[in-house]
Amino acid sequence: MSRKRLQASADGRPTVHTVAARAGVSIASASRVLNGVGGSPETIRKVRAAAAEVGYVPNAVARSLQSKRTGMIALAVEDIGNPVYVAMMRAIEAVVASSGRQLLVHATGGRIANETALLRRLAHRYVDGLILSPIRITEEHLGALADSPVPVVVIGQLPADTPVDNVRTDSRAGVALAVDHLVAAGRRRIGFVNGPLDTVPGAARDAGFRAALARHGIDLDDRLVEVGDFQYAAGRAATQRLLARSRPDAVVCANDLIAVGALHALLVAGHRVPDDVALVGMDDTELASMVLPSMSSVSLDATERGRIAAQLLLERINDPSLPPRRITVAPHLVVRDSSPTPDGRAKQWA
Amino acid sequence: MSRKRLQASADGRPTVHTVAARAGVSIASASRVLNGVGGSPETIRKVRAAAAEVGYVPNAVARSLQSKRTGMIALAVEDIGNPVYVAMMRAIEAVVASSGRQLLVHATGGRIANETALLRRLAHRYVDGLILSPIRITEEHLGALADSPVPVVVIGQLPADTPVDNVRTDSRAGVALAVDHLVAAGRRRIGFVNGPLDTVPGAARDAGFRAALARHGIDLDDRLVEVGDFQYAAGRAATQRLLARSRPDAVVCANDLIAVGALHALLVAGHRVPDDVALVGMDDTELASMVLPSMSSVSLDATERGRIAAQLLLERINDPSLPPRRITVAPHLVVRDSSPTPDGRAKQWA
DNA sequence: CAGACTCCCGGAAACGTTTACAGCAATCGA
DNA sequence: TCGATTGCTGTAAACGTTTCCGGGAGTCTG
Repeated sequence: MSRKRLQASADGRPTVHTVAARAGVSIASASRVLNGVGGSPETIRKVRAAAAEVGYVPNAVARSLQSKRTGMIALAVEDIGNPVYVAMMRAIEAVVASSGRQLLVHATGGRIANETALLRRLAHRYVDGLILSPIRITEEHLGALADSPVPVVVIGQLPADTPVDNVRTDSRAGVALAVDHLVAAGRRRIGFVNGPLDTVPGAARDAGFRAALARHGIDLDDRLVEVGDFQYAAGRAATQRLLARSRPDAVVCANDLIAVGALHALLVAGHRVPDDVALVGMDDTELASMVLPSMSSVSLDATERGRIAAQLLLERINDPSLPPRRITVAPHLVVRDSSPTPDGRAKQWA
Repeated sequence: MSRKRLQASADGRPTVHTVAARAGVSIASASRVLNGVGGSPETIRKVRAAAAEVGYVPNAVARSLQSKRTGMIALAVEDIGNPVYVAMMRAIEAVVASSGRQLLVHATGGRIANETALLRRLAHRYVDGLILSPIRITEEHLGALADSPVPVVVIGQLPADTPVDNVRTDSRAGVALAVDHLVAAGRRRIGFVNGPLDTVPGAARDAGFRAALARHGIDLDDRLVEVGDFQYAAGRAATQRLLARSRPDAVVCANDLIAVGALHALLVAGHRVPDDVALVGMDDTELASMVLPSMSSVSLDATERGRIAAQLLLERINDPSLPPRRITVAPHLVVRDSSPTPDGRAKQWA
C-alpha cells in the first residue's frame, strides 16, 4: 500500500491528514471544518467525529508558520521579584489572556546586554509583540527599537521623538507628592534614598526630589541623600549610611523595596516611625501594607500602566499603521501609618 | 523574469532563499553554512557575507516546525506574587536559559480548570516541556499527566505510582522541625495557621502538625488551628480569629505570606514576638528577613527544587525513555528573631 | 590507473497547517 | 431550458526551515 504521505506525524500524533483520511474527505475540507469556516452538514459531522475519535489537536507551530502569528506576547522587566512588576505582570496577563494569547516573561536583571539581545532575538519572530520596561535607555536600545521587526510598547520614559508606543508615569511629580506631604506635616530635614542615578527612574526621581525641595525653599543637604540599587538590602544599607551621618525627620524612598529596607534600618536604629522619622515609599505595592507600621507610598499605578501597555500593543498588532502613541498616568499618594496624617498628627498603629 | 519562488518573505524580511540567491548557492548550502555544518571555505565566506549584508535572522517558527522543538519550557505556578515561586522561577530560569531555551510562565491561580486546560493545551506543542507545581491534584490532572504529549515534571506530592518525574519535599517533616524547635524552647500551646485543607500542601502540613504534637505528647486543641488561603490577608485574618478565642504561646504558619500576616496580627494585638508568642513561617522566602522581627522559617528549598526540576525536565527531553524519577529534598529550619534561639532564650532585636 | 572513498553541492521532500483556485453539482432566475 | 449563481469539494501551493539523497569532483590506495 503506497501513500504519498503518512497519515500521522512522525511521533504518532494525529494530524489534519489523519482526520481527513478517517472522515473520508480532503485535508482542505477537514481544515475548513476544524476552523469553522464552510463545509456541508454531512462533512462537518464526519470531520468532527473523526477529530474527536483520534483526539486531534492542531499543531500550534505549523499554524503559526502559515498564519504568521504566534499568539505570544513577551514581557521584559528588570526583576520579577519586585512586587511592582508582579502587579504590572498580572494586569498585562489579564488583557493578553482575554485576547487568547499567552504571556512570555523575561527577567533582564536591568542589564543592557540582556535587553538588546532580547530585542535582537525578536527578529526570530517567536513572539507577536513585546512590552519592555527598561530602567536604562541607551542609544543601542533606541536603535534596536527603531527597527524592531515586531511591535514594541515601552513602559517608562523615552526621548520625546522616539516613534514607539509608550506609557509612562511622571515620577518627578510622584516624588513631589511625597515631599509636599511631608513638608505639610512640618518635616524639613527630608532624606532621600534613591536607586542608581544612571537609570531613568533614578535620575527622574533625583530631579523630582531636588525640584520639590527647591519649590519649598528648602536647601538640599547632600548628606540626606543616599543611593543604592532598587532592592531591599541596598535600601537598608543605604539608610544605615544615611543615619550614620545625618538626622532626618523624614525619608522618601525611590521604591517600596528600598522603603522596607529603610523602615528596617530606622526601627533597628531605635527611631520611631512616623513620630521621629516619617517614611514614604513609592510604587504602592502589596508590601506597603504588609509591614508594620504600614507604609505610605506614592502609587505610580503599575496595574494601570500594564493594562494600557497591553492594550496599546494589541491595537498595534491589529493595525501596525497606527501613529505612535504616548500615554501618561498620573501618580497619587496613598497615606498609611508611616507618615503623618494630613492633619499633621502621627497616627498610632498599636 | 520568472522565479519559482520569491526570494524574501511576504513582509520583506530576508529568508534563507534571499541569502542563498545573493551568495549564489543553493538554499541547502546556505542552510548548512548558517548552521555551521559543512560547506567549503569559499561557500562559507560567501554565505556569511550575504547573510550579514541582508541582516538575515532565521525564523524560529519555521525552524521549530522542522526540528519539532520550540526551545520553550513552560512553568505553571499558582501565584506569581508569592516569593517562594519567585525563587523557584529564578532557579528554573537559570538552568533553562543555560540550555539556550526560554521560559514561559503561567499563573494558574490554583484553579483546577486552568491547570487542566493548560495540560490540554500542551497538545498544541507550543512548548517542549512543562514544569507544574499544582497545589491541588485531581483525577483529571493525573489523567492529563499520564497522556501528556510533552514531558512534564511535577513539583509537589504525587500519588506513589504516578509515572511522572517528580521533585518533592517533605512538608510534614518541615512542620515537625518547627514544632520540635518550639517545644524545645518550652512552648506548649502551639497554634497553627494553615492553607486550605483540600490542597496537597495544606493537607500534608495539617497531618504533619498533628503528628508532631502527638509525638511530643501534646493534645491538640482545635481552637489553636485556623485555616485560610495561602495569602497574607488570609493569614492575618485567620490569626485574628485564632487570637480571639485562644491564647497560643507560639504560632506555626503554613507559608511565609501567612506568617507575615500572623506577625502583623500578633503585633497589632499587642503581643510581643517572640517573648509572648513565637512565630515560625515556612518556605524561607526573602520576606522572612524583611519583616521585623525577622522571621524564623522552615526552608523547603524552593531554589533547589526548581533547579532539580528543570534539570530533570531537560534530561527527559533529551531522552524520553528514561524511567520516571522521584527526588525529595529535605527541609531545614532557619532560626531568626521571631522564635527563641536554641538555648531557649528569646533574642532581642532592638 | 581503476576503484574506493571523501567532500561538497543542489534538487527535492518534509514538518503540519491554511488557503487560492478550479471543478462540479445543484439551485436559481429569466 | 439554459446560463448564471451558489455552495462544496479536492488539488496544490505556500509559510521558511532542515535534511535526505544522488551526483560530481577530487584524493587516496593498491
